[in-house]
Amino acid sequence: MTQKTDSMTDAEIYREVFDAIVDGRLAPGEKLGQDELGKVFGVSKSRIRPILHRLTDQKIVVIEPMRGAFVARPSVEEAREVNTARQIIEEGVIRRAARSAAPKQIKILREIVAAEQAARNRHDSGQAHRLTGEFHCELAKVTGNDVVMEMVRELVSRDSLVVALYQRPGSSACSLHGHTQLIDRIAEGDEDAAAHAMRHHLKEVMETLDLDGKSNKSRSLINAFAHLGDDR
Amino acid sequence: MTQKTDSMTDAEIYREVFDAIVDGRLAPGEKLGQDELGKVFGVSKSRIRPILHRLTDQKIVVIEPMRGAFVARPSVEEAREVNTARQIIEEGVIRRAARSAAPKQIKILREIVAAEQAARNRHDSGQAHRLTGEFHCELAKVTGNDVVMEMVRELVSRDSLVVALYQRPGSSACSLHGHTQLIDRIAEGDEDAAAHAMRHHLKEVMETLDLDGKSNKSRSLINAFAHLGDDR
DNA sequence: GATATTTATATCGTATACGATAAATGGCAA
DNA sequence: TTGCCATTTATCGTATACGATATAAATATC
Repeated sequence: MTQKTDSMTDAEIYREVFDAIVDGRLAPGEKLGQDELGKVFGVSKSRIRPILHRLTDQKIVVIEPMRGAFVARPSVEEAREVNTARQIIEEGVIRRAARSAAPKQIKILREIVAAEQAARNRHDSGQAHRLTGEFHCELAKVTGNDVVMEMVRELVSRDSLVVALYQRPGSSACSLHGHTQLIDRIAEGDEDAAAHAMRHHLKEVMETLDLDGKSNKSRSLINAFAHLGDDR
Repeated sequence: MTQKTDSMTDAEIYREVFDAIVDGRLAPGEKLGQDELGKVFGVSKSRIRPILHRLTDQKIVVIEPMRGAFVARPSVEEAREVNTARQIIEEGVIRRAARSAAPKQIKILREIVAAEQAARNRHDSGQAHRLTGEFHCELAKVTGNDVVMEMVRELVSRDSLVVALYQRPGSSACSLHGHTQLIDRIAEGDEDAAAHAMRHHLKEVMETLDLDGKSNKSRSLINAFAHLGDDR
């Protein structure tokens, strides 16, 4: 939990909102009122504004002029575009990883998959989803390049909105089998096979989605940030 | 530089500042005062601020707390990191391009190289540099994916700061030969060869830079007073 | 009774104001 | 002269204030 006495830094507030969106505690389409968020974090809206703009640049928030900010609701076309972008970028990533993977890094990847498995076994879909994203980020980390990692993180965060909007109930976005396959190909050092597996994996994710129906549920801001403390 | 008849829109102001930096009209390290920029564009600094923040997120501007905003001066490490990131991302890009290149798109690429050649023949280094960046963006455009194109654009813009800081006088960043080679490999549809050519090309660019000379600060000083003589 | 129009309210976007902090200036001592 | 400290100045970051616009409500009209 966080203290309420001293106001949080911009980076902390950003992180809170970002996580709330990516973790699904703020549903797509939900309104992000400046005054309301300001009250939640105990700051003025002048501090909230630039944070919303930053999230807008990352495409996980949209600002409609004179109407306000909302959690983005990526269209079907956008969902496809982000997925294609991931295919392109993460192909480069996994090829590099397959060339330069250290045993220690592979171990970390396997641990994440194990944690994913565990989370799914206890039906903690929230945590499972988070770890799924983290797997791909960690894969980018194998390249040792922070710039690339940030780009993958951005794509993954956008994808989490896609999943929130279009995932069929009961199905999981990333198959664990797919992840272990990726690791195996990397461990073998077969970059072509790894690249192929990655493209296949990402396409598979797309196929698990329901790009026609829509499920929209609204939740309150207070619930999303309940962990911060009650008195405000 | 530009007229300020009836206040410009935020996007226009952003574009002006962005282009000024990428085109080298604003040198790395130059101060970007809020009030000053506000006067230039005829708006209040409250409109300038978010633009500066956006440029900061793109890493072509740095904001030092309570000191102000400056055009970024990427370190040698950062220069290497951006270059590596380009190798990773643009490998994915060119592989995709090699798989799906349409003749019309290849024609566009060749036209850009021709324009590059022309600009260099008339010693318009500014335009030549701009077209060099545009070539890589257009290459990303071949994938038909705007998300990827934006990412490449961001990397290219950061690289232009690196070039401004570390390029050896008289040498050009991207060899025209390298670009034509990339196009040829794409036209042949040989994705492995294309990927190899891209990595080679980007590494070559790095080698034309003077990275292990002095630190950036003294470097610029030496350049500034080069006419005084070497010993002092 | 339903639709159109007017009024009211809430929220956004921008400008302005003000306290806080760093650079610049000037004076003083060595 | 050179180095150091106090004061001044300038600029930043945040809060507040205010006009503008969209949504909601209420009234009028058909």
